[in-house]
Amino acid sequence: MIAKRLQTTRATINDVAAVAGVSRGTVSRVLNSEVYVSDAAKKAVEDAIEQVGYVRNTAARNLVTRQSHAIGLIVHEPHSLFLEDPNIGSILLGTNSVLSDNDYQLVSLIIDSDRDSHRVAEYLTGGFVDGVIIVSARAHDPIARVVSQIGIPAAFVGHPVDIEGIPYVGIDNFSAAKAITTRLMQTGRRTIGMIAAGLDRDSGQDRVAGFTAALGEAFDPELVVKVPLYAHASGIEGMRELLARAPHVDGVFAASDAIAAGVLDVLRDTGRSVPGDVGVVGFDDSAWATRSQPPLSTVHQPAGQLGRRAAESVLAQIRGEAVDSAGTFLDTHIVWRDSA
Amino acid sequence: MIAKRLQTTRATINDVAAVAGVSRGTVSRVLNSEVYVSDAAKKAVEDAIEQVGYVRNTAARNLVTRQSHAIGLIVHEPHSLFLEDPNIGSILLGTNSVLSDNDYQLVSLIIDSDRDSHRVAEYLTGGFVDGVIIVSARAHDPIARVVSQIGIPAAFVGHPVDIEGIPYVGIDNFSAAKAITTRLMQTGRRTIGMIAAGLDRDSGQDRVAGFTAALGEAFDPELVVKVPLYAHASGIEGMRELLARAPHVDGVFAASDAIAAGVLDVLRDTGRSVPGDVGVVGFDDSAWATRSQPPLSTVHQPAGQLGRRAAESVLAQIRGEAVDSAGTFLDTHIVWRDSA
DNA sequence: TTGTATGCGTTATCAG
DNA sequence: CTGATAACGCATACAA
Repeated sequence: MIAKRLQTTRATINDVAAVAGVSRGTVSRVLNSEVYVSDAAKKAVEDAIEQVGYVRNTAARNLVTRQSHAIGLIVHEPHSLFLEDPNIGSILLGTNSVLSDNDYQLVSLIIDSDRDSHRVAEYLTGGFVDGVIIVSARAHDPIARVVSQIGIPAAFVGHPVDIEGIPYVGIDNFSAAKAITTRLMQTGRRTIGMIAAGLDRDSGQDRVAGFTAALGEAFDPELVVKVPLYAHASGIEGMRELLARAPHVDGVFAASDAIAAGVLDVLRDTGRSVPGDVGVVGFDDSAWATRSQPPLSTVHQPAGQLGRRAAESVLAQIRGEAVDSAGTFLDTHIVWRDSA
Repeated sequence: MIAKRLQTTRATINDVAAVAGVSRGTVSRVLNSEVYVSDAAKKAVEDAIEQVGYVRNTAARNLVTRQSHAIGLIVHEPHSLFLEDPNIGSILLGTNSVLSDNDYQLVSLIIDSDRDSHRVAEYLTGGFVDGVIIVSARAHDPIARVVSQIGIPAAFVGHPVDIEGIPYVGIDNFSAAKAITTRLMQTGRRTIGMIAAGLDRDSGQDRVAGFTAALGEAFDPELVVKVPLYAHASGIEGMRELLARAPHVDGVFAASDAIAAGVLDVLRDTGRSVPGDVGVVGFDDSAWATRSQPPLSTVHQPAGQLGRRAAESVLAQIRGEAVDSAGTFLDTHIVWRDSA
């Protein structure tokens, strides 16, 4: 079965006006349910709309109203990570829920290449969105630059270290990392290492800083292994390296649950028991944490709330309200399970 | 630090024209790098663009060119599932990659409520997108209806049972389910049950049908437990029910890896060994499959390819090419691991 | 209460 | 090669 689907030219306000026997102005008025329109005219227009199958061209409308009632959410993740990151879905849903309540359309834009980056930049300047939320931007992120330049209402979830003036909502990675590391120390571990990731954004850097602060005197830079991604594979790779550097390690703080899961795998393969020989803690409280054997002790992160707050900030800016450009932090808490 | 971010009114072609001392037409021509424009004029315009900080308003351009160079991807999943479904991310990335290559912007629209549904419908008719890809549509999906009505170029990934005339790309769920069930039977299992899900879409129904066909004479409807979602929690719930109905079951086909993971948990909790006492197989070959203990034997599904093909179909329709509205199926293959 | 005229920012079609 | 001028589809002051 072959079918050539052809774009039927759609009916316009003019068509409706003609059929209803009124002017375009009147049609427009009933469309926007304004006050001064007679019942007769209203009826006629509604019938005509039905008859010609009219649907308003919102793009045209936006051109004159100068707003699109749409907000972009930009996800800028390395390819593979996008699939693994447990927070993105929650952020997306949280954002969508507040935008939906306010009758704004969320459009997610994903950046997976330089080409994408340019196209998205053009999209943002094109008037398609009234505001933008940026997730997991990295240092020197070109999109963040563009957003900053064109002055469109925006908010970061997390934030790049080098952009000022755009509000952000995030968690206090430093304190959370410090807290869970301290907790790990309290279980009596002597030699604690860290698999650090995402050093090109604030989250990654702050977690290392928190870890360092918690250890204090006991801190040994040799024991922090740096890997590029918050991913399972990176956890395997990182833990192998850590073991090579310090075979007698008895505690590990992984920068994410996915990494921690990789750590667990290496530990099992090398015949070490968890939490018997080594205590392991993660970060995120994602599905990785509950699915691991043993389940991970980790930091719970309110991803959905992060998305909601970012959306609220953008909406407030659109309404012309003043917002705190210094950013807000949401609370995290430790979830203690069996891995440490 | 308080900052009131204000929308600076952006420069238009008129501004550029004024500064460059040429007409709007000429500016437009250099913008679209057309042939007939003198070097002098070109230089003047480029300088002016730089000077006034002009960026083209694509929305206005679309109004006249009647195309947006954007394609919508609609994800219609129940809230929780959205976070767990391993295929969505891959489909997204696959779609984005071909659209990106063709200079189209992918905008993802998520539907999480009736309100979303209406808003998205309006968005589609608003001229913001030239085409649309719909993932995981269900029977009687209102969005699918709207898409069908307005005749916008579209493609389904998977497809609802009740919509005709829109091309789709999917996998042969029936054959795949039949194949892996047969394979499971060949391991010597006698009493094989199934945890079925997603019965409101073709994938769910076809997997049950394949299972049924493989069993033939041995099929017992009592051993098919129906759950609503392709989710981990549904797997737990479903397996408990199956065990209640048939404690002596020695083989299980789970409609998804997430479900299979739940099945594994219940089996472990009830003291049954896998694959010793019970053989378990899943579907998807997602992260669940490799992370489970033991790793799952499952059906590999080319999610990324699904997205790519759907995008190609929509692009072809936009170019006015004829497309096969009957749909195309991509190959799946069995990945045999340790769970059966 | 309704119609008319004008403009939103571009592109496209003309003459010139 | 370039400059007017007319759309694109809609909203909106203003007039009636």
